[in-house]
Amino acid sequence: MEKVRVRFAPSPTGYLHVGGARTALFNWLFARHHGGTFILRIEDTDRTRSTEEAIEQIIASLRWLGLDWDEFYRQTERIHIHQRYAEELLRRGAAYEADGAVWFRMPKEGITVVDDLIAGKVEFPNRELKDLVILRSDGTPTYNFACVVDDTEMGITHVIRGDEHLPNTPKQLQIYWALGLTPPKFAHIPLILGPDRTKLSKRHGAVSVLEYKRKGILPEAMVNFLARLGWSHGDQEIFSRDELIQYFDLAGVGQSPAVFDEQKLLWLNREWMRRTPVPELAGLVKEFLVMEGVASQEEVESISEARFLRAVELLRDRTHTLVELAHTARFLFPRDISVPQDAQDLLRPELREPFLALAQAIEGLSTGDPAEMEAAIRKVLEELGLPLKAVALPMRVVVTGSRVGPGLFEVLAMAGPKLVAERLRSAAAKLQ
RNA sequence: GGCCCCGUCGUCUAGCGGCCAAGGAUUUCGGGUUCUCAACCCGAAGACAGGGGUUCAAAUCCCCUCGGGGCCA
Repeated sequence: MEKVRVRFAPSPTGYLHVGGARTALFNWLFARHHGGTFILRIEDTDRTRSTEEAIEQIIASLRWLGLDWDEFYRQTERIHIHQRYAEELLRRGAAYEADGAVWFRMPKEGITVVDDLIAGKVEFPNRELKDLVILRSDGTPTYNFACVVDDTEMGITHVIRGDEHLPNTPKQLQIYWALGLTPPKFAHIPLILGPDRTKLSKRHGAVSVLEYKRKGILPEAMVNFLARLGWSHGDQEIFSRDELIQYFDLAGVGQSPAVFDEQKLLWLNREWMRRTPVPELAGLVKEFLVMEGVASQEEVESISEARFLRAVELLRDRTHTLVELAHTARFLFPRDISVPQDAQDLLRPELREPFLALAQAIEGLSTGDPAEMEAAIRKVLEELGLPLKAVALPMRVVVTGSRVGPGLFEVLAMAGPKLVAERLRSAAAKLQ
């Protein structure tokens, strides 16, 4: 096969949404799989709707997803090239001028066949094709025309884009042919739908890629999820970036639209949180702790690294996003811990004495070691003649503010002897 | 309205004429385990839109209907 060259060509009219991100991903994977070139082309000829801010957002989104490009273009910088091609069409008699604009003449009969790599051969009756403005009266090119010119000039071999462009394809083919050019191969990928089965859009909730970043989704999870929307490789669900590059091909892309299911994204995100090296994950959690206002920058910086790593390692199994993880780590910091409604019944008056005894024993501990914590607690319980079960959940609740979490001794060790003793005393004081 | 695309469990999908009385994942619900939750293990529920063909044989091929969607107006 000739050297693959593909492009992602967003219009900078807003944030990058997940549908666009998946198109970018498929192009990128195709390029990387075949050792080809991935081009980012900003289609900003519609100057009234394009903004610099949107361009920055798109770039930030692609960077976050880890989709790097080999070449970068802006359509507005290429207008003289579009105009040159329009002149060529005029010269060939394939276009004409009217009302100050340049029009492309479409055939009125016959059919145009699009031989699509995914949809197969699709026939369009030419009577449906209407003459097309290719240059507006102000000299700027229109979408279908600029697209053909740029794809040609950039040597694009495969146009991989959303299904909504399929009806544009016969028009573009006519332009290629009128110019005496060989068109690239086309691959139209099925759309991503919202839960109501219409094209995914803002009214379906979070659709911006950066919004998912803010929600604490890992780029690995997002990439994995997006890849599986419309593409599959047997029964495999979890794919690393390298595996995707290795396995991705157009043959694995399906023809039917896919509903964006956030629940599966969350499941994948937890899977990827578990697969991410703890130190790396911990670094991200620290950012979210501050962003979410769970702890201050100073508190985050001063926490014991070993204890924090251990906390992240254990806490990550119980949450689906970095935001959730950050919130469940709240008890690691010197903050008031309130007992949730569903745990009030655990705090019985007879716990007062045991709590005080435990506080005293734990207070004397030097480190945050789970085994040491366990030994101290069991000793006290033995003296009091109480089973662990009698105090386990209540202790957990007053120390962490939740009845769920990792092993009790682990959790207490994470909080450290000082905070545990303080919280036990404070709870005991309220038990009358 | 015209043209085009799509139609397997709620959702993502495997399946490309026989290996399918349809497999995996997720979700939901049970059970085991645990101080609790999660994880893990076991189990349950859950789909070939409908109707005609073609064929010895169809989820897989063809046609129609129905449903959904996209583009253009």
